[in-house]
This record gives sequence, C-alpha cells and structure tokens, in this order.
Amino acid sequence: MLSVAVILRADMPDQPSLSSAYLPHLAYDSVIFGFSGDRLKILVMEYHRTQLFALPGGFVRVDENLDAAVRRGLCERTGLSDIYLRQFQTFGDVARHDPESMRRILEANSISTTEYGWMLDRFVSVAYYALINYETVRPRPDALSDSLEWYDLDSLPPLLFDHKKIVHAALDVLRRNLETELVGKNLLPERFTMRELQRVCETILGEELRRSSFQRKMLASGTLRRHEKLQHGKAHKAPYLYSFRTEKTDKGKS
Amino acid sequence: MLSVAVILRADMPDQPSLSSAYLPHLAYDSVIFGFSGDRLKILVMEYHRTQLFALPGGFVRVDENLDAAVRRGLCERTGLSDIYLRQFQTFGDVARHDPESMRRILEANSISTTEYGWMLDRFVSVAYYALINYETVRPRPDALSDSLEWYDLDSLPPLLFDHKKIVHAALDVLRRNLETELVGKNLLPERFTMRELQRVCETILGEELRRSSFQRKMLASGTLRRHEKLQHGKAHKAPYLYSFRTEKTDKGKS
DNA sequence: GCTTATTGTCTCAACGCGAGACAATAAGCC
DNA sequence: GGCTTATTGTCTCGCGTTGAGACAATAAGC
Repeated sequence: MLSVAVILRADMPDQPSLSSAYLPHLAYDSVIFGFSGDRLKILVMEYHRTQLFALPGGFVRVDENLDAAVRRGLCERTGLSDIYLRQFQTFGDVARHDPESMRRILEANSISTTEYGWMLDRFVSVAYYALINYETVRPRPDALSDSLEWYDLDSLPPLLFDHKKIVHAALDVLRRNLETELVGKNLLPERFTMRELQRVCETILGEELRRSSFQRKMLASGTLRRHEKLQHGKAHKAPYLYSFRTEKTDKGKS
Repeated sequence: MLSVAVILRADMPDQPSLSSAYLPHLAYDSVIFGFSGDRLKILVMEYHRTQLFALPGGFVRVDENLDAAVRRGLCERTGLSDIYLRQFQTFGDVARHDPESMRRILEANSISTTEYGWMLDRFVSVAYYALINYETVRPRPDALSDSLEWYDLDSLPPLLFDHKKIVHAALDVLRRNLETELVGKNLLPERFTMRELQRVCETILGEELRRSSFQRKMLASGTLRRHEKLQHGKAHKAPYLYSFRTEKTDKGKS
C-alpha cells in the first residue's frame, strides 16, 4: 500500500486537494504472482533512496469501485488490463501502520509532510492477489522511479508494514483454491505441456506430485483440450500440447 | 451496516465530534448464524418506523482494530463476548450505497441530516459471519428500539443495500469451510447427539447426507468425544451424547 | 410382550489415488 | 543407420474412502 507515486501522478487535474480525491484511511495491496518456468515470484517495489520494500498498492477514488481501483493500479504497474484478480482478505489492525517508515519515504522523496500528512495516518487495507504470465509483462515502476521487480518467494527482502503476513496469507489462499480456480490458465502461455502444468502446481503447493496421478486427474477433469500439434525441437518423445477448455472453443467434446 | 444507534450511544464522552471518532467511509456488516434445531437462521434488524431491514453492522473507531470493532458490535447485540467470528469478504462497489434509504432512516428517527450527513456517504463494508448457539442468546435491539430478530434464511425480508448478496456470500463461504471449521461446535450445545450434528451439516449444505457414512466419518475424524451418559426421555433407542474434543479435556485418547 | 422407530455397526461394491511398470517415441551419438 | 537415453502416455495393482444397504440392539408406547 501507500504507493506515493500513484498519488503524485498528474492524472487528477480537476482535484483541488489530492487527498480528497481518495477515500481516507483505506488502501489496497496486491500480491502479484508470476511463474517463470520453474519458480513462483511476486512483484515487490522499492521506494527510491530508502531501501524500503513494499507490495504494490494504492488508494480508492471516492467514486470508484474497489475492484476497479485495484485493476487500475495493476494496469499501471504491469500494462495488463484483463488479468485474474481476487480479493482474499482485509487487514485492519491498528498495529499495522508505521508512520515512521512512511515519513522516511516522504522525506526521501522531498514530499511535504504537511500537505501529504494524511498518508501517515492509519490505513485499513484490502488485499488482492493476481496471477499473470511472467513472460508477458515488463513491470513499470512509477513516476518517482521506484524500482519494481520480481522476487522469489523464499528470498524476499524485508517488507514494510505487515506485508510479509499478507504475502503468506495470499499463498495460503492460493493453495486452497488451486484445484477450483484453473490457476495454470493465468500463469502459463496459451498452449503448454502436461509437464509445465505440473510444474506450476508443484511450485505453488511446495511439494512434488506423482506424474501419472497428476496426468490422470487432469485428463479426467475435463478442463483440458489436447491439440494434435506436438512440441518439437527438444529431446526425447514429443509431448502433446494442451490448452484450457472454454465454452467457446469446443462443446460436447469428450 | 449503518447502525444508527451504535453512534448515538453515550459511549464516547470525550469526542467533540461524533463522526471523527470513527474511520469515515468504512463499515462492517455481520451475518450472525444461529441454529434452532432444524433450521438455520440469521439475525436481521429493522429500523424503527421505516420497515427497512438490514444486517447488524457498525463502524470502526480510529484507534480500534477492525476485528475488535466487530466483536464489540456483536457483543452489544447478543451479549456474547467469546464467539466464533470470521471475516470473509469486503464489499466496495459504489453502487451499494443508497443515500435515499439512509435519509429515510435518519428522518424517521428525527436525526439531524446536517450533523449526521456523513452517514449518507459511500461506505466500503467488511463482512463477517458469526456462529452462535440459538438458545443462549437474547438479541438486544439498540437504543432506538429497532427490532432485532431471527429470520429463516429462505424467508428473509427485503434487505437494504447489497445485504442480500452479503448473506449469500456468507452462506457460500460457510459451506466451503464446513469440514475444516468445526461448525457444529458453535451452533450446538455442549453435548449433542450424532443426529443433531448431522442436522446442522445438512441444513447448512442444503442437502441430505447418508447416516452411516456421516457417522463413520465423524467418528474417524477424531474430533468427537463420546460420553457414556445417554439421552433419555425420548422414544426408541437412546443415542450416545458427544462433545467436541479439546486438547484440555482429553489427551491421547483413541 | 409386541410393535415400531431409532441407533451403532457391519458388509459389499464403486471409485479415487499412490506407486510402479511398460511400450512408444525422438533426439543425440557413434 | 543402429544404439542409447530420457521423456511421455497409458496401464495395472493395492490401498483407503465413500455410497448404499443390511442387521441386531434398544427403548418407548400400546
């Protein structure tokens, strides 16, 4: 949360006071998962000149749907507009706010603490997680040139506020919803091999799965469509390519 | 949300302005489930002189944890202080706010819309559900003598705002968590028969379960403790009484 | 003492899953 | 071209879980 740059962008020309354009005391934080072929990563931003890291987040405009606000922020960061997004928990403890760190960020960026003092207040934050295909995204740090980079889940930098807790909560929910939410659809390219799909599931769960059982279960689930075009160019037997079945692409196929 | 009486209680003697004691634009709503022996019910409040119905809810003080605020409100309504409570979703659409209905409520209760105009604003609401034993509670409508009563889930009155949607979302989550959350523990008395436990699960799921399978599964789960004292006074074979196992009551028992 | 409804437990078949085996295949190497 | 080798798709076997039904034990009412 507390993405300074989101506020400072020149995208609110008609607002006399910047703070009044947003709902006070309310923020969102996003855990953006990406899959890189063998590892699960998330996007972490670093505030310039502070070595302080946090999840990308932002605020909600007074006339904006909560979901829309998150989608807007996500688009600004990744350039993607139609991605899988899911709200999973709201964090509202008083102890989560940390005005000292926030003050350091503002001062390091020469931002007036009198005009933007409201950012030092307590915030209740609604947390979302997103699933995107690692390859299709070039993360864009915002106007204050904060960095925005992929970090391995098991080698995250120290995060501000309660963001570490938020990341773990996101992973928990993601694991619970792995079977019902077609996770691979959002983390893999359009067409993929059974092995790649298995890798995604294994990485999220943090455990290895039996190949034959996994294949049997996936085929039986009816969510996959097998294509006749094989993957060539690599060693050994050429595997089938699969894609996720949609109502449009095929109907009534076994 | 928008429980007027919560605000008007004389519990904030030091606050010069009532509105500043609470986080603006933020509320909570609670779906309080109770079980009456054969039916699942929830608590619904009626604003006096308006015939407008809504879920019990309230606001969060500026120095108060979100969870604590809900617990406080729940205690005021039910008198219970140690109950099962779970946050499940946050509702943040702009369309959910309905200033006209809110104005009717304020006017019907002769509340100044200039001083309490902030209650007409848009609110983002964090929704919780609670599970309580129907028998142990005498619902307390608040200072404005709004009524607060148990309603059958399938015969709810029309609810304000998006509260119907919130109720359905709560039921969805409750069903998904039925197996992992020891729901019966909170909806049944201390000791109960296997039949009563099965009734709770069936009512929540909205479907009938096989008696033998249910009994086998419950006994195998290890969460139940069987007592030797039987239930007498009723016809037919006397069933065992069970209670939920806690770490204190027994350890290492098969 | 009989009837009747309920309860605790058992059996059997169907199904899903872990584990392993097998043939088919395609690239690399000689 | 023939062999090696790793990967893939599929099959089988055994185990445990579940649905469905059966059975005896029991307690209240007549």
